[in-house]
Amino acid sequence: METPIEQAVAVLRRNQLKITKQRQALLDYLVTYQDHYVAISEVDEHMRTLFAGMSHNTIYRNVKEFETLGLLELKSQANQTLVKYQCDFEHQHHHHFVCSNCGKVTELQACPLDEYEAQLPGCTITGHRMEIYGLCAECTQKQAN
Amino acid sequence: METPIEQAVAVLRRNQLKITKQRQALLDYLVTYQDHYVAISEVDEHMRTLFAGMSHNTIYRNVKEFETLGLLELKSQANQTLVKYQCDFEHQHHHHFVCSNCGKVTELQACPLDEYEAQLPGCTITGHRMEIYGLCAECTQKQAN
DNA sequence: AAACTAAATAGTAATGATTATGATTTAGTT
DNA sequence: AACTAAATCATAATCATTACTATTTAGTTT
Ligand SMILES: [Mn+2]
Ligand SMILES: [Mn+2]
Ligand SMILES: [Zn+2]
Ligand SMILES: [Zn+2]
Repeated sequence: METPIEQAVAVLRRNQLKITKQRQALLDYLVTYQDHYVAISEVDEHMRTLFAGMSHNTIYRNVKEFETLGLLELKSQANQTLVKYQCDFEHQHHHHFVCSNCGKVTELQACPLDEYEAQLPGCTITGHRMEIYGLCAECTQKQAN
Repeated sequence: METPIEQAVAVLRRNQLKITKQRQALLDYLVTYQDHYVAISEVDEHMRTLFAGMSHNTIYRNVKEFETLGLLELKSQANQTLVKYQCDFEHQHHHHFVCSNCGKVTELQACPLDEYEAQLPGCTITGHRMEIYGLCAECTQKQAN
C-alpha cells in the first residue's frame, strides 16, 4: 500500500520531474493538510524556517506545479491562495463542505452540474466550483454548550 | 420605475449613509458592470483618473460597504477581489454561469443546496457558492468558425 | 442661513503576498 | 567523473490592499 507521499513522488517521476530535497520537504509538510486548507504564504513562511534560505520562488512555483499534476487543490480567498493536499489521488471529481470555525474539509458525494446543462443551450461548459460553508458536527456540538 | 442607481441611493439613505459625490461616481461606474465582474483594482484605477486624487482607501472601503448592503457581489480570484453590480435588488438567491472568454455573467435558476443537507447530519450550514464556467453561446459560436 | 458634528475623504506611506531575474547549484543521465 | 537541463537561490521589484492622521463635508440643528 502506497502512502500519499509515495503516490505523489510516483507522479513526479512519471512526469520526469526531479525529486529534490526541497520538493520532498514541501510534500512532507503539505501532506499534513489533507483535510484543511492552508495559505501558501504560511507554507512559505514555515518552509523557510524549517529550511533556512529556501526561495519564495521555489515554494510558490512548486505548489502551482503540484496543483497542475493533481497533487494539490488550490483556491483563492481574501487575496491569498489556499492549498490543500488532494483528498484522493484518483482525482475523482467531488465537492467540499468547509467548517468556518475549525477549517475541517469534508468531501461531498454527487455533483449538481447536470441539473444546469439544460439552462445553458449553445454554451460550452468547461468547469465549475461548488462549496458549502458552515459548522461541522463537532463545532456545532461545542457551540450548543 | 426606479433605476438601479436610484435603488442603490435609496438603500444608502435607508442606512443613514451620506450621499457623497465620490459614492455617486462609484455607483455610476459600477452600474456599467451588471453582467461582468471587474477587479476592484481596476475600479480604483479608473476612479482615480476620472476623479483626480480620489483615495484608494475611499474606493476599497465603499466597495466593501456596498457589498454588505447587497448592492454589489464580490468574489476572490487570482489574488484580486472582483466586483459586479448586483443582478437583482431583491437579493433573491441565485448562481452564475461565467464566460471565460468574454466574461459575461448569466444568472442560473435553482440552487443545489437541498440535495446536500442529508449528507451533513449535525452540521450547521451557513452558506455556499456555486459557479459554472465555460463559453457563452456567442463565444461558442465564434469559436466554431 | 450659519454653526455644528459625526462621517467621509485625502494624502501619504506601509504592508504583505506574489512575481521577476540572473547567477549558481544539482538530480539524473551519459 | 563529466555533462546538462532543470531546479534553486538571492535579491529586488511589483502590485493589490491597508493604515493612519489631518482635513473636508453631508446632513442636521439652532
Ligand atoms: Mn477534495
Ligand atoms: Mn448575481
Ligand atoms: Zn469545525
Ligand atoms: Zn462569452
